[in-house]
Amino acid sequence: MGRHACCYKQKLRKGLWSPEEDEKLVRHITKYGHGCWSSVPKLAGLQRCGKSCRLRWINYLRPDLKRGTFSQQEEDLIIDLHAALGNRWSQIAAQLPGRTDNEIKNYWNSCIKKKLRQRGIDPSTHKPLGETDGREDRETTNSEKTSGSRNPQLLAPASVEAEPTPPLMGTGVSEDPAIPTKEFFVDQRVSSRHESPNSTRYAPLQQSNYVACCDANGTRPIGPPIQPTPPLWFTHDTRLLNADAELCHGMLPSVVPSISTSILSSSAELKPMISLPPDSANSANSADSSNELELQSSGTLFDSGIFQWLELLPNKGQIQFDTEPEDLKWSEYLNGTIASTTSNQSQGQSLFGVTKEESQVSVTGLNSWYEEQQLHPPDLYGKDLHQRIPAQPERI
DNA sequence: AAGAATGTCAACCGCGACTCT
DNA sequence: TAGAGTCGCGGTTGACATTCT
Repeated sequence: MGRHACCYKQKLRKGLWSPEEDEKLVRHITKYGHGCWSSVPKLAGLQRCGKSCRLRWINYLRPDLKRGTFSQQEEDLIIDLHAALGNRWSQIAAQLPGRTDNEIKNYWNSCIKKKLRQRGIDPSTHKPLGETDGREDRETTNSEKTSGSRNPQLLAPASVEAEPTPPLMGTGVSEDPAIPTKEFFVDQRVSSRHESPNSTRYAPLQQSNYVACCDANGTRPIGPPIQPTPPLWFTHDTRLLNADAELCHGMLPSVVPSISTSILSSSAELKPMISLPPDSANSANSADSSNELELQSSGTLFDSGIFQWLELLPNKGQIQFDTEPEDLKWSEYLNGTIASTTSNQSQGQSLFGVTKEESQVSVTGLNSWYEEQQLHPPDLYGKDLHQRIPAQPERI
């Protein structure tokens, strides 16, 4: 247990990843997909265990990751979801496209908990601190372990306790149309809590850009209308997502939960950065897609040839630098972190002495990886998402 | 300017669940 | 059915960055 079995068999590297390792991993996955993670390091020529490769890919290298500061909408959503789900970070992350469970967990522990306490709210119970009898620091003991319990029955919020407890599908989309979805519970909880005088800035999820895509039957879209032809989005520091193209057409089934569209498209931080090439976005509905796929990258890496997305891309000539290449930062490139030059965040690793100056680059293509996604849908979000796919209602 | 304190986040660890033989 | 291999999750750690004194 614990350390992956393969880690014992050979001397494997640990710790931070070098650009070379990242390059190898990205190249391999982009070209072949990850397949069996345990075989990835061998095939990719890495002295890492498969587990480490998986983690690196999921948390850092995936081109669809959104990095950078969380928007207010995202923060609200995390709080709402945490109130309903507890420390089930993977399920919370499933509602925040482009965010990883690790990222959300870190953000929760470093920021949100503090904010909630400052507002007099126990981050573990989401109740006023007075009611929790000063137990706010014990969230990893009873309350949080309970709320984060894998027993779905413990997750049912008080406001719906009288209801029969349905299986809480990780996807939030019940396979049984008659069974209320997780969103249903979340919304119920939030709505009811919204009436509490002690609640702080809690709004119904719909108001916080959380759009439950289905009604209680899981069949009919509800919530604000969704843009018919939404742009592909990256945040200021990120990578793409065409929220709807992928959501509705299965372009990136493993990375875009069904609920996410409104968050992406409404976030003030978001700006269009990318659009998929028509051959990678399912042609079924990509009429409005341009042929450009914008990614951002680090000129440092480009210059050094360490990490060349370009080689994966059909139209290399469309790379655009907003700043001088030497100002680019490799980790930002790897992150996809963007990079608006006005961004004041200092995200990303500052390893290997690379400058922190941020910039952005747009790239066209990245077909290989996406095609691979279609051929071999990965498990980035695990079983839950696979369960979700067929259950996704047709939208738009 | 320097050291301490605090914050952030990538990565690891340990475990349970799942799959395959 | 049991056991091995693998995957995925949540908790935790530690390095690095930033802020404070």
